[in-house]
Amino acid sequence: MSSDNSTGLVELAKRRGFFLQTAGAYGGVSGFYTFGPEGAALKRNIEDSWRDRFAIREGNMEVDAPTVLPEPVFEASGHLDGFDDMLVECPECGESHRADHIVEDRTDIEEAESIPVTEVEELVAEYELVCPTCGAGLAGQAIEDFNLMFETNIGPGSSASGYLRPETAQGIFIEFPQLAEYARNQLPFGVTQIGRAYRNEISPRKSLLRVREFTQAELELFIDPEEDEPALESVADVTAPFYPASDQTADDGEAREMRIQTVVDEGIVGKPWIAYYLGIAKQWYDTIGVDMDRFRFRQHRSGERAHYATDCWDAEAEVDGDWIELGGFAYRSDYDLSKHDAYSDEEFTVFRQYDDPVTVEQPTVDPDMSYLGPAFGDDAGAVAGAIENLAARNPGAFEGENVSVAVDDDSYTVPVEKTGFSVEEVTESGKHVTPHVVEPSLGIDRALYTALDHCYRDDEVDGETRSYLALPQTVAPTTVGVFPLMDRDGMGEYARDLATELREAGLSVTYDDSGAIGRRYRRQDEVGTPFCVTVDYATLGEARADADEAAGPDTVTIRERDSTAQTRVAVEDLAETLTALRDGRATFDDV
RNA sequence: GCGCCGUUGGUCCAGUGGUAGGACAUUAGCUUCCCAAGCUAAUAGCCCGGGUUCAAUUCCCGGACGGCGCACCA
Repeated sequence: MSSDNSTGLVELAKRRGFFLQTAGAYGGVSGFYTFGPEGAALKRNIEDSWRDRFAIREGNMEVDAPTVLPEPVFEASGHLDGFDDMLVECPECGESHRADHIVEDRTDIEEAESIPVTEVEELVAEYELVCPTCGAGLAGQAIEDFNLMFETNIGPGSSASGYLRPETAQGIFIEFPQLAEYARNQLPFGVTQIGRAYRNEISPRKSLLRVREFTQAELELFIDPEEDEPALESVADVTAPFYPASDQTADDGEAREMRIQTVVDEGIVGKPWIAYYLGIAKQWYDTIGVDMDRFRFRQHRSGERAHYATDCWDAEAEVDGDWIELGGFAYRSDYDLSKHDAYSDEEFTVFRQYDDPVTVEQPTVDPDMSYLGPAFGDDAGAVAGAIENLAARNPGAFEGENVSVAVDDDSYTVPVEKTGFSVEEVTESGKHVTPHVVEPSLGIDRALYTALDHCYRDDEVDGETRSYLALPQTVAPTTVGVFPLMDRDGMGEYARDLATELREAGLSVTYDDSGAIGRRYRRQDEVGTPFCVTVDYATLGEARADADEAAGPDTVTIRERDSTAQTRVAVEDLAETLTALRDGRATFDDV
């Protein structure tokens, strides 16, 4: 049924230059696609549209980080462990299973994911674990360690390992200290990036929807969780279908159309910042051609959330009868910045000044090491540390003559006068804050594919079927087709000059003088060109018996793609008219 | 990765143990004054490797790629 549509779309994509499988001349390679001329233009327009909405209009800044990053970055981010799958294949039935999951299910061991492969193999043998599908013993089966990241070496030799980034986000997080400086250490601020990311998928499928190299558009918004609130008013009345986790487990659960303000007020979306960007994203997907009747926001159920996310919503679209993920909206809290703060040499915080400095009493100690050393020998350093901790934790303990601290299993008693304990008044002008991260992360390729799928139409014109792409004029690869009615009597020259003129006015124009006019219209319909301009005899000022009354010299027809309706405009107004149509400042009916 | 099925001009298909045919598209010409018309001609193909055979696009084995199912999707 709907797979016919996807077959037709893939065929159209290849035939008309939207996208094709990479390296077909060499047998092809799974999971990689090359965008052809139409596809590259469409993709660029979608990216520009995203940039305009999520970066420029929101006042966020855009960066461009490398696709290769050194190994320590991914140790900190958790991708080296978390992105690792341990696959074990059953010798009897051939099914593959996650070995770490089997271990977790059948033993008391948790987080088997972080156990080295060789040890997991030993555990499988030790507990005599069996295949969940057929019950055959798995002992002795090799466990394949599969990391979804592409590994590479940086520089000669293999001294420095690097990985192709599995998401663009880390490229932003690791530069946070400098980016915060650019933002003058003022929260909130947002950093966007559009770029390629790579995942060595086990099984790429479904054309552009699951690939090994793809383009992400991400925004990392850094906020003070205690202070910053989104300007919800601007999207409060936007409505979208919401599909909360609780409804997904119900038998008759389905998405419900609700206002952004409502989902915030009722706590359906827990974080107002997430709700704010859901509202913006909904509007944006609409403008690039995603059908809002086949669109929803679905909340992740607790089991499917990523390692960093505390609340996560996906934008989903229905394509070929399946709901696919278009993007994720995650509240990442301070997970990423805290990790990089801990793993790197830099501080990943901003200093927030109080309106009025506060004075606090702060207990301090200055242990007398000339006493502790002789008294406790090798343990003296640990004892000093314990005293310091105690002072911070429980200053009251220093009120007597002696304090006792525990180091390992031993207890040590120290005279208070040797600890250098005192309570000082300290004036704090502010505090270091680790910002929380709000992350709208969108897949450009999936958005593009969905827009194509949702805009692919068939209808009938004068008894002939035609197929066309009802792409919004802002993202269509080409805005205007310019044709001479026939390439004779000077119409070709006039039309070519007109095409040049329109290009100079900043429009994306294609010129075509081959074959019959109807064929040329259909060609442009198929690649989604919203407007076609035709130069005819009336344009040249030649009176014709059947000329329509509006026709005059230096006028041309403009034909609209979806309705195939035509109207006549003066050539001198043409560039402005078309620009207005493209930018949505005018509709075809206004012309 | 596993299982089933498949792979023939740019696209969609037919077909054969003796290297292939159609439709659409493309190009050139004729025709045509607004929606894939017609006529003429041209361009262009058996996924890759090995085996069997006098001969393989066809049969067998392996691979690549694709579709579906399973698994996976941080």
